[in-house]
Amino acid sequence: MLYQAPRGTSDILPDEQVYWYYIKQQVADSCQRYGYQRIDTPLFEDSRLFSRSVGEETDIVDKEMYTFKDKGGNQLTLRPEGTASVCRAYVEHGMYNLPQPVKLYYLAPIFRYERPQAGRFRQHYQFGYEAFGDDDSSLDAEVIDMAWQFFRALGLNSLLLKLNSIGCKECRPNYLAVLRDYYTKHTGELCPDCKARLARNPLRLLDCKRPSCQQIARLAPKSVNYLCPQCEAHFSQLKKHLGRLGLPFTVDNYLVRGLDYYTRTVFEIQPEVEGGQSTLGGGGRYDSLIEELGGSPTPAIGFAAGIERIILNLKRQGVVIPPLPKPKVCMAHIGDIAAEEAIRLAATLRRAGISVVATSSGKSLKAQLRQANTLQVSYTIIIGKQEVEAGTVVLRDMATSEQQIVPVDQLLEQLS
RNA sequence: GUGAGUGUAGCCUAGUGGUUAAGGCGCCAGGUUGUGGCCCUGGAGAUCGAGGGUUCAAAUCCCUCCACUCACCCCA
Repeated sequence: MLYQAPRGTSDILPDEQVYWYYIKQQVADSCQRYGYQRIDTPLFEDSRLFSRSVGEETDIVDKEMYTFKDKGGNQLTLRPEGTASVCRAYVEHGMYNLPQPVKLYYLAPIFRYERPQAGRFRQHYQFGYEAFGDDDSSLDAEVIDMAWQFFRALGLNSLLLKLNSIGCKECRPNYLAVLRDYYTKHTGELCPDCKARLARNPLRLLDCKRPSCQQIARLAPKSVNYLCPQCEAHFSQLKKHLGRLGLPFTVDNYLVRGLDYYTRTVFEIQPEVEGGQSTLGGGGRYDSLIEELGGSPTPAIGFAAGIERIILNLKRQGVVIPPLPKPKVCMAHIGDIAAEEAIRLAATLRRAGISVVATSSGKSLKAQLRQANTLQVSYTIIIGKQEVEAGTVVLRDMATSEQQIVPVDQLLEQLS
């Protein structure tokens, strides 16, 4: 094979498109229902936008970015996540002047240089949404509700909603200090990865999957016990809101997220069955990010879900997807004169809004009908010399095999 | 970046040292003179992932590379 799609990328072939169409439809419906407006941002941005927002010490920035220099010498990066670009757009276009909260959503490809495996690719698609300018816990609840209802509408069941609060820039440093103290006492028992985490990103010590480390994590100080009064109130209100909405959340004290910008609320939605790359979507609050990117202080919260993982779960759960519409008519013809007429007739029908596939010329009628059959059209129009001379067509109903002779000028009304 | 497994037509699979690499699905054609699905018959389609080595002889054994899959890391 001379060329193949680059590692970790793939073609979305026609047979797969039914899933994409279905999900895009649900995305649009869901966003419409909750008042989110679409935004599309560039595929690449100034590299610093990502390193500053996502965090210099995160894996995404440290080793997963597709970064390149363009001919003008600008350091650019293919977007490794969605939120930073939307925040940049919010600041750049002065959206703080709009009535708040501003609610935006996107569906876009994401690029990360990683080793591919089940549910993980170098190019994948994320659907995400962000709400700016409101720090009330009721907005957190609404954002989480929207995520949950989105998956339900897709037909996915047996999902888990995990929730945690990791504090704000006031109270988190205290917590991190306590956490570091605790782990420093257990350094000897930690796995090599966790030793590195202790220095770089202590929050992530909490979700190490090794049993020995989980045992240490179980007794570790929990972020929810070190929240400042404001964060504490925000979190308890949020839990009340979610209860009222009937969302089956569980507080997971070990839930932390890989991006540095999160504050207070973090949440994740996962399938019940544990397995490799299982998280379907996640999000949280990022109340300091807009300010860090040069905007005026603006609280915000967002969520993102991976489309490929949604498809994986739709398949695993055997969710039935409504089929894409098939062409209505197949245009079959016999002989040279009829072939010319077929082109004209097909064009006429299409201009009237009817979908028509033409069969390839020079094939037997049998072959043309076989083609019509595989295309699953509703009708096949058959014309030969006789029909052209009489100004009629043979209209065959493919489901019943019934045929009738229809004058050309009555064909449109027969078909509509 | 680390570890393990796998690469045979578009897809799924048989073949583990010995003639022209086998079967199923799909595709194409024929079985009607102008009629699809089922059935029957035939056909096209494979430098056996790539390169090198061992051997009289390699899809089969060895090495290197590449890709895919799975797991770790991390994340959607």
